[in-house]
Amino acid sequence: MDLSERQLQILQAIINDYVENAEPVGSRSIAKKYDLGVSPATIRNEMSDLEEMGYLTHPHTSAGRVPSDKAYRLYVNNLMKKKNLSARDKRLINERLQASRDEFDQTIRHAAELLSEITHLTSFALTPATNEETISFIRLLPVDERTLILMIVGESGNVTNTTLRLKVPYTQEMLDVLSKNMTVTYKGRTLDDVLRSHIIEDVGSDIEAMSAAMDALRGNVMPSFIRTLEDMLNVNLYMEGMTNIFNLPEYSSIDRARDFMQLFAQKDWFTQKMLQRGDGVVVTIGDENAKMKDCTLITATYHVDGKLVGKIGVIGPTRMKYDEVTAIMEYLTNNLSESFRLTGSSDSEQPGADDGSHEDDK
Amino acid sequence: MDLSERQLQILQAIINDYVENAEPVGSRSIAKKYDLGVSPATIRNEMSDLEEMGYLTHPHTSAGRVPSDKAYRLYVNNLMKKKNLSARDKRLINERLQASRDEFDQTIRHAAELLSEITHLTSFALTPATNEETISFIRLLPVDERTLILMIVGESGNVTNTTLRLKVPYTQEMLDVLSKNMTVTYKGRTLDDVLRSHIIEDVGSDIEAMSAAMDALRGNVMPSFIRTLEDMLNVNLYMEGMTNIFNLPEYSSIDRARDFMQLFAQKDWFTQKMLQRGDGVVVTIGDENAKMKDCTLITATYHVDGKLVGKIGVIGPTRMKYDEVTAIMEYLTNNLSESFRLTGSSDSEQPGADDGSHEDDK
DNA sequence: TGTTAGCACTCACTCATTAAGAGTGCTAAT
DNA sequence: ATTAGCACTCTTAATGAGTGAGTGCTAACA
Repeated sequence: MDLSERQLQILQAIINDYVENAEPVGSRSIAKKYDLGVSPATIRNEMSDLEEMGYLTHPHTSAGRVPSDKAYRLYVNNLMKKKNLSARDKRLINERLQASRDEFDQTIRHAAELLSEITHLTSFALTPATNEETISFIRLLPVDERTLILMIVGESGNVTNTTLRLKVPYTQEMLDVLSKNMTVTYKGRTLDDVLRSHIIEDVGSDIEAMSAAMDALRGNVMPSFIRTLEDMLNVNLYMEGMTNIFNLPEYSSIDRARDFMQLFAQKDWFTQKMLQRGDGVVVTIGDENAKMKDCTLITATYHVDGKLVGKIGVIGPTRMKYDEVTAIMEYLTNNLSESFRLTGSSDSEQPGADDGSHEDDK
Repeated sequence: MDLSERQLQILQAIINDYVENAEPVGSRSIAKKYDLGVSPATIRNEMSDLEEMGYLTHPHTSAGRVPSDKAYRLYVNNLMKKKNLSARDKRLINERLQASRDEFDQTIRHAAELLSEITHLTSFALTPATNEETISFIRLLPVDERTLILMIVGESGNVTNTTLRLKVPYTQEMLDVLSKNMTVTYKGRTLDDVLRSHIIEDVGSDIEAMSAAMDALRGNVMPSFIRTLEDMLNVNLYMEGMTNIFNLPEYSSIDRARDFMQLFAQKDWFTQKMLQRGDGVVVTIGDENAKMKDCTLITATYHVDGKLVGKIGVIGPTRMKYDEVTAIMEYLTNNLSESFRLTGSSDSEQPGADDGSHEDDK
């Protein structure tokens, strides 16, 4: 049961209006603002049909219509036109993202900040999942007689370290041997793989001719090694612009605001949810989000070295400017991926720097 | 103009009652609940005097009295009795804090989490300020032909690193020389000191006989070195239990809640404010906090290796259980400091493990 | 002189009533 | 098929009475 051209126009108009004003929209105001060449009465009839089909709802009998999740879904899939970023937003992204390109977590956090600033919504960013990261080398560095630093370096420049205090003394030579030994054993394997295999069999026992002292050192180091690997797998979540939602009428009731805020108190749960989402720009609307029933979630992925994948996203009410937000996120993630192509390089060309070609500043 | 014994009793009673119920307290209910041996009329007279002296306020003529900031101040300074932690809270702290003692930031964050859980308020924790941290050694590690890792290690086991990509190739030997050279130059100096001196004079130019290649390498590394030092100085702020305030009647209006939340959106500002506060348990009430006029802020300090100083704190309405919260924070920070005496050791005795001696579980 | 009982008065809060306004849904005319 | 007209519904804001908690004052009391 397809929608007629006119019905689509009306639906589009209602969505536009509602996204703008956050108030149920009536037939008369549609007729006035959008020049559809029909009277309010006709529009009323169409609206009634649209409601029957589930695209609109009625807060109460004598109120205007409000788009349903289904309507937004239709809009996003079929009606929405690709929007060009305003020159201002492009400039903002280009400038602000460039500034902090060498510190990884910093950059991600900045990106989230920027995103919430531009969209006026709550945003978040996840550092890349490193399951697939492979180990490059392992190093043990002396600090004092009993303290040393364990350092694990991944192929993509990821570095994690722990300071550990031993119960047994060690020599520089012992550290060198163990470092080399561990590097030989684990080099080229993914973190996931190493962790899994370590649980099953006590890897590394293939090393022959180990002195008692070395054995003791090894016994001291291995638990830390495992813990550090686990630490390396951890993904960081940054949230920005939470208070933005206080400006939106849908969160003017304290209960709604509380519910919203509490979603993010469970950072771990939220992180898991986000990691499960698909690649590219993904939009889930209202009911499509198990919890968060009256939110829309838009996520997008960025790449590091074309391999590791991180996520960035915004959360807001289902009433949002889908065209703008998706456009921003696409641009932003492209930009991020480009920045992370060569970690730490600082003189590559800025991607998508086609400023001034199209312009539609608000 | 001192307060009479009876006035103090009445003030104390009003504070107790108000802290409990968050509602203006009237003369009659005081007379009934607290056995002061005087009639409501007498209490009314005293209350009137207390109001004149600025210890109480009137929301409106026909309402009960509410303690003023001045009253809370008096209470904290003179009236409040040291409270013993409930056995339950002690156990909670001992157990939960022990679990994650080797990862620094983790532990701090856990402590904040715990604090907000026990107090039902919003809490935060700052990692230690490292201005006074001294450099132990600097290491440069090769990753591939053009990529290397710069690692700075502080005396207290603090480690920070960056991955940097060079424009010039290098050899292992060059790295060794430069590492050693930098270590010799900076070892034993504080981060602050190094950063300051580096701005004034280009340190390290005293090194003679440097080849052109070494010079280039050095030129590539130094900016990262400075940036990494700055990074090392950065203090991390963790906030927990923000949504707890939604359960408090003082934040039942959306505006109050918004204002509260927005305080923490400016993380940098907040961090600065907190760093400026004194050592030990510090309580600032209402107006004493420039912004945050109707909050009370309680902070306490913990130590790392008896030297570096970090902060932990709670924020809530001026109406709070000062005795309990300060007791908890004292216990918690002692515990933390003890945990951090030997970073990374995992078999020291648990401090303050005198469970069961006093008990007043709620 | 300090304490207390009594009482008038104030003010917030609740609840019901009313009126206004926006918008629908139906019907009949075009 | 479209539209004008109109009754009907429901929300929202404003008004006002009634209620109750609590004060402040005064006069009596020990």
